[in-house]
Amino acid sequence: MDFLKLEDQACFPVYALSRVLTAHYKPILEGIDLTYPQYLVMLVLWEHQQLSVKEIGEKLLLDSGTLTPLLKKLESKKLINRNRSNEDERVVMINLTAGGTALREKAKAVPESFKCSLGLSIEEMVALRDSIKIILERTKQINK
Amino acid sequence: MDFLKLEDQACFPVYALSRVLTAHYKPILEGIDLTYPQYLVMLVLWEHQQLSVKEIGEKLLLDSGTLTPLLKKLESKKLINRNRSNEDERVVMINLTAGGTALREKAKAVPESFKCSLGLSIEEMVALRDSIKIILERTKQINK
DNA sequence: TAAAATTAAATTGTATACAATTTAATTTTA
DNA sequence: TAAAATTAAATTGTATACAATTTAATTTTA
Repeated sequence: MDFLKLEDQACFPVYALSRVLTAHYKPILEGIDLTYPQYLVMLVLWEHQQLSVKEIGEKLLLDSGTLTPLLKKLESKKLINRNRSNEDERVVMINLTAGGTALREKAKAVPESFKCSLGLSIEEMVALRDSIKIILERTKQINK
Repeated sequence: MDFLKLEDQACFPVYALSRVLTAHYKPILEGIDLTYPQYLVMLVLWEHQQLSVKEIGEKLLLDSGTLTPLLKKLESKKLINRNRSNEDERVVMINLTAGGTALREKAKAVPESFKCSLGLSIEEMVALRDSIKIILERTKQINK
């Protein structure tokens, strides 16, 4: 096998699929005025209410260089608040505003719309998700 | 299942894995002074010698907004030439320079280095690649 | 065949990503 | 406990991505 052929690359399909999936999210997320990375931040906040920038970064594998401007954007949309922690002034805590919490109701339709847009069955998506998650966990470990 | 949990998202693991894999490529590709998207362009050119911007875009699922600056960068590194086609002046043909062709020899070590960096077996990588490629083909179709 | 439509790149503007550095705060250690 | 090391965000700079628009060339159609 010639590993310098695009056809045989393992990384390219992942890279391309990531962009294809994000493109499928785009028109759906426009309905709630979020980009895909912004949606991911909202997802983890809907789950946890309050998280530091670092904790969000750990969950999404993003650093402050990416998150700081993104969080400022969510703040300007009045979906979150950013406050320095009193216990540790280095830490910036992110909280949902009432509007941010309320957005969850609208967002509930997103996964179903996404599924329809993609045209994959639930079973296929779950299979994809689980196989990728195994690889992701493995490669995250190695990276440390 | 609550599809608004990060844990249950299908797209996030793909998005995260794509970035993890690209991060693994980074130190390896620095040895030949290429970014990952630049490496992909070189891969398709090593396979095809000459392609239009549009053809490269079709293979990599990238548009001219992404490719034009990237190709200008590869041109400034003297790896490729960009020339308007004589038959159709709208088309810009991309050719490898001697240096671009020669780089392939150095790049031959990249896939093996990548495999080692990742710590996955060939079998695991092939399985990942093939399962993702199936999904990618399906979702590309739907998008049209 | 001339106007309309289409096509290929390039450009413009916005939004990530991320390495490297900086800043300020906190923790560790000699 | 004061200096050194570490940590969390923010900042700076570079490199994608991609939608929307523009420009120039080509093709289609009335």
